[in-house]
Amino acid sequence: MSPQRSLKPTPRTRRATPADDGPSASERAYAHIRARLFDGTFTGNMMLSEGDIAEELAISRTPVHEALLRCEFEGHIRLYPKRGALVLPVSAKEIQDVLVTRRLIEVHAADLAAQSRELGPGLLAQVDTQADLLHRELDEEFSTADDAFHKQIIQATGNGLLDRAYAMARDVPLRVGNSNLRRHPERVAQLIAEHRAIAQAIADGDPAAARAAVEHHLDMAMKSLLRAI
Amino acid sequence: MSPQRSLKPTPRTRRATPADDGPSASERAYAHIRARLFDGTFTGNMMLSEGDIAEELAISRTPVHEALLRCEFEGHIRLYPKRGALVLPVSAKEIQDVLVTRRLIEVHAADLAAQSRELGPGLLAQVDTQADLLHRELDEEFSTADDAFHKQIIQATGNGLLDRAYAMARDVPLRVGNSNLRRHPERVAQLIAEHRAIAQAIADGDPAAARAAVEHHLDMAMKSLLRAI
DNA sequence: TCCACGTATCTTGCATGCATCATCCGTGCG
DNA sequence: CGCACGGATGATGCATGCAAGATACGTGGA
Repeated sequence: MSPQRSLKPTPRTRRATPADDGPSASERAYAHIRARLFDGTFTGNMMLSEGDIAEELAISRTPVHEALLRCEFEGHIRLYPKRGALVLPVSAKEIQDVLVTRRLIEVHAADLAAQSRELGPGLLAQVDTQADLLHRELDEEFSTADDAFHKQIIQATGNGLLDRAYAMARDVPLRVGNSNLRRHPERVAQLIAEHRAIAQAIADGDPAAARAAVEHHLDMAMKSLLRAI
Repeated sequence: MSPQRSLKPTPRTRRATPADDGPSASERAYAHIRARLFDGTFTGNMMLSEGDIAEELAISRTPVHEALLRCEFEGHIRLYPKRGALVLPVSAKEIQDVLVTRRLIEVHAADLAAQSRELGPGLLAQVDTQADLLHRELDEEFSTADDAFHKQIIQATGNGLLDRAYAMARDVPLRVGNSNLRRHPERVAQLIAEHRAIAQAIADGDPAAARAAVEHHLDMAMKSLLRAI
């Protein structure tokens, strides 16, 4: 009668055979949709169809459907039954909401990081890397480095839930910001300076300064993003 | 060449025919799994199989698979390819993480609510309802009312992202707490008193008191939950 | 006894097909 | 000319089927 086997707690991480088929079809569909969302191919109010995406990737609709479900959960699109997927436009309100949320999370994380000071040297080095990427005009890499900088501070909290919440909050700016940064290199230089202030406060073990630096950084980011849409 | 039609921005909310088929199979599967997670039928380290759940609900594996994906995203289970779904146990660490996250969110929301004071009367009334439910020993309804109380404060911020983050954070205590409350009615009485303090501070328009009341409430909740696992 | 190996069994990933629902559009009527 | 109606079209929800990966187990050999 029991429909589930009661326990089988041996999910060993090793695999007898690595059997690396690469990412699954579902993951490829998900990555593809996100990439289009971030590079601006899928813009606000656009209507997507599973079939078209499936055809493009030469896979069936099933994994595409799963990817769309996930994107809906993450707030990027909205699924209308039997009608299709509407790409939600990024509104000013949403950007404000995201930045408020990020502020709550990142201020908390930076405070903790400053208390331990461990991250300091690593973060300062990362800021140098960012400056280098700016000089070499490697936009894509810069965006990745920016992401890594913030993510590292969050992850140092060890709080997986915060991490997931942050991941959702970060996607929205990416939809606006990726194309935006390219057009405003002066903003990027400023952004790096703000990063440096955060890293320095953490390295100094000054939680109050770290909180203030993060708040300033996010304030500036919000203004920049609001100008961009 | 363009795989997507560029726009069809007419997702009218009205339906020509209501055509109320009730919830979709996928939603039913999702609700079913969550219910089992919360009522303790699906306990930590248990291994679930799509086929069994599908059979139980008399639907196919497809919608069950979608529901499991969503549960994985919400952090309740982990999917092992070709092996099944492992129900993740709720650890003390996770409870702490969740309460830290909730504290960030709810303190912020309570502060805002106290600034506007609008929610005050409604919240105080809700607390009275909770006391009534306690006296009548309606555990299920009480849990729902508790959820509604917190959710209302969050939703008043109008920040959809915070709302979603809170929803994820709230699920974890539900897996521990539903069965726990039943066994500790004295904790419930205390909990209601804490709710009343929060509601009163908001009604008084005292943000500092509201923040403090929320922090106290969540501290107590954490202790209670940690004792429960 | 203990380990290696081949096979049966279980489970999932995904392709495919069908039924249904929403939308679009042409036609006929007032 | 405007509008209602009906079929064509396109989209999804979900059932089903197949192939492949993972595990369990029985058997044979050292």
